[in-house]
Amino acid sequence: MAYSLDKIDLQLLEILQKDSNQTTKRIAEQLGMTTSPVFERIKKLEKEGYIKKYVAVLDNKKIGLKLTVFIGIALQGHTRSYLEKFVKEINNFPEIVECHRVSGNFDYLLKLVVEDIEAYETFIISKLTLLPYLGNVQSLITLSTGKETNEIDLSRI
Amino acid sequence: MAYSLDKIDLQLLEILQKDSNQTTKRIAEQLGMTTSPVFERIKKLEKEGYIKKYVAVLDNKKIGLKLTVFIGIALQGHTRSYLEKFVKEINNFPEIVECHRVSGNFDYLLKLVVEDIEAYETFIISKLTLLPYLGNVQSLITLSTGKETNEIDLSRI
DNA sequence: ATACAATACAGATAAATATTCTTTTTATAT
DNA sequence: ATATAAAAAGAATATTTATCTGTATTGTAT
Repeated sequence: MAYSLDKIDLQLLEILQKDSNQTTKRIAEQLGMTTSPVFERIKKLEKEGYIKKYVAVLDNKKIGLKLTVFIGIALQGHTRSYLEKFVKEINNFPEIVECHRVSGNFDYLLKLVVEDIEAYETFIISKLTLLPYLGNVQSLITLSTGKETNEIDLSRI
Repeated sequence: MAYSLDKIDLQLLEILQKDSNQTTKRIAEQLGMTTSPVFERIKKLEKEGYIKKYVAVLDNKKIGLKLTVFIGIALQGHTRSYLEKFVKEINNFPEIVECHRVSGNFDYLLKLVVEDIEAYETFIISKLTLLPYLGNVQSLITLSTGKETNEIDLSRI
């Protein structure tokens, strides 16, 4: 049977989502426990795949990537082989950080992170519009971002 | 003058973006260096704010949050105080992981992570539609996700 | 209710790692 | 070429991780 998460596991995940570079001791203190069971739980969560990986979160703006753009795309054809090809092509573009197949007024929603408006235009002209069967394409240029996180609220689980 | 990143810093950021739970020794090996300069560079990148934090990336689906939805929202009024209030309200909803002010056919683009279609509907009915001055609202329900990462390609910097 | 088994916990310890300090090398400007 | 500054290497120390052992708790069957 599948391993299921208890309250402590969820608390632990919340803690690690916010900051994964804490010592087991400090995490244990927050949970009111000692290190060994906490350590074992973390290892279990990693092994079972609840924790996929640990990563550094960078400041994109500081690095020079100042612009986030969302692009809704409707395709004119919907054959399976074409959809697969489309996703494959899209995934090779380094500007694209997300690519979702969606239902609604578009077929795909892309999220792009680029230097600036110029880099965005270059992407559109020299990459996106070269793809065949493009239908309606609509960009939403981010002006400011109120919230942007991977952190999932687990209190509702 | 502002600290600027050299090739080694960028390589280091790429490595830490992919996996931050490596020993300094292993990272140093990948860079062909010894641990101490690598350690110092990491501390510098943290201190200067290029690295914002370290986090655990969870498997949302496994945890029970199976649905991602994007919602484009146009408002009917655009007074400053109202926009501020709108963002504030939105940020309090735990379902919302991203909230961007955008230009284009909408004023805001939200990204939601919820259990399922039912939880999505509950959000719309009992949270979103209670906000005043809502105009056009359009949801894009994710069917499948081809790519979803924070990892920024730094080779182009 | 009681005994038994299974699981989780606390505390202690050895091994590994992070961190600091000193010395050496490399790069740069005069 | 030489002096200076910056970065890297090497070595020593402080922390932390990971493991082990014994104890407590929880669940289950009688």
